[in-house]
Amino acid sequence: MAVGGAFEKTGRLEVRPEEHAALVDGRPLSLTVRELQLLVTLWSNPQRILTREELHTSVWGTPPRRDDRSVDVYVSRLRAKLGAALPDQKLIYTHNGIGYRFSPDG
Amino acid sequence: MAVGGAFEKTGRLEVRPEEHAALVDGRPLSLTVRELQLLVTLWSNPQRILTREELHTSVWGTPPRRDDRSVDVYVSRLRAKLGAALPDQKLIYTHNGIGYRFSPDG
DNA sequence: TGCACTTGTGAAAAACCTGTAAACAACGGT
DNA sequence: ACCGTTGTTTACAGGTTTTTCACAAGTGCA
Repeated sequence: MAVGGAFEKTGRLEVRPEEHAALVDGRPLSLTVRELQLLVTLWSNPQRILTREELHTSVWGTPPRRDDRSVDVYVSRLRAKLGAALPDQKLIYTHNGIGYRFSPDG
Repeated sequence: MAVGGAFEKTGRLEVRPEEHAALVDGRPLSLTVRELQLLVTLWSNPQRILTREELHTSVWGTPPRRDDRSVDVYVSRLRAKLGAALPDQKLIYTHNGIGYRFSPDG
């Protein structure tokens, strides 16, 4: 496969759940456990809208309590770190009233 | 099965209630929760005339109050978004004095 | 055609939801 | 005990959706 050419636009983010790691261009992001769990959950379900319930259950192990905002707070932190490493890529999309979706493309 | 030919005219709209999504040609429409609920209700009952009462009850959970126009307002918004994505297809038909009907074909 | 009634739709107001900083708590290491 | 780090909760600004309203446009019938 061609490598030299213009510039790679994909594959910049690698997620390795077994290694508890997420890399951008080969350099590890420093994510906390929760941030990584959240990223892994989203990344494992690309293009799919995940509800807050699903996300909370996957990351915290239990469904969220009423008015729990932790998913939002962690999405915000994750976006900040991903955004710092990949300034020009939008990866996590909000679906108002439902939850979030991870999409490497649009 | 033939694939190349002229152009597909059907199957352009997909509705996936479990995934909180509606797609046209594979691309997600950005519908609000109410808009999606309304579309799902109509789409689940193709060719059938649904009264405002039925639609309101299905989407809002309660029958409409006297002079409630919310069903009409949301039908209008839904038509606008569907029309933008599928300019040449009429999907939602009005039945004066009764309600609306969803028909992928005529 | 004229009238009464119904529907379509833009826009304002109200309600609701999300983004994010900051306060606070818990914990491990020194 | 103090410090740095992570996790949890709260508060508030800003954004989006829902609701409501008003009027234009359409429909059907005498």
